[in-house]
Amino acid sequence: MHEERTPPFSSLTSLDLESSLTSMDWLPQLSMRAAIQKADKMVHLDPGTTLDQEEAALHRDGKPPYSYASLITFAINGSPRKRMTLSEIYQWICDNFPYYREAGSNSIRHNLSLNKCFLKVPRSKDDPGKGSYWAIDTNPKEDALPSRSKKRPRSGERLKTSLGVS
DNA sequence: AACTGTTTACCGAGTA
DNA sequence: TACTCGGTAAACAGTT
Repeated sequence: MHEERTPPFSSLTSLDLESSLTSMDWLPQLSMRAAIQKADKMVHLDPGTTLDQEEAALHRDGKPPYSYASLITFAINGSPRKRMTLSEIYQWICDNFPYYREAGSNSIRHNLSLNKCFLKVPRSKDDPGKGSYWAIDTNPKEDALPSRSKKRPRSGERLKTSLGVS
């Protein structure tokens, strides 16, 4: 059971923002926002990055400017235990970015297993259910090269099969 | 059977 | 222009 449907935004960034809104302290927040937007360009996204409501609201409709890796990171970091199942992640993304409702969880699954920065955390026996938890790798290995270092050579295998050549 | 996880393949946009 | 990167589809095996 999904006993703990985590609230979409348990991140404390907006609280921090409120309490530090004394003078021009909000300026760094803006650059932080820019940093988030640039996160996709970075080699690895800051593992502690969260998404705040304002930011999400800006992209409620239309395609958000985040990669799936960022979205997944936001979701996981927003959860109290810093881990989520696939379906929870998918749910979180759909809740916050309706754009992705149509997309299904295919790309999310793909990203989780492709991206080295996501760690699969097995369930304990007390906590049976479908799928493992996923967490952010806080200690990425240096030799964790991108799995797709080179373009694979093309081959017509799939075409053959889909054409049903006999 | 439905869901989850891994992998391969292909495409388009951006870039060196 | 070749390459990288993110996104998408799908085949397939394992799990519940």
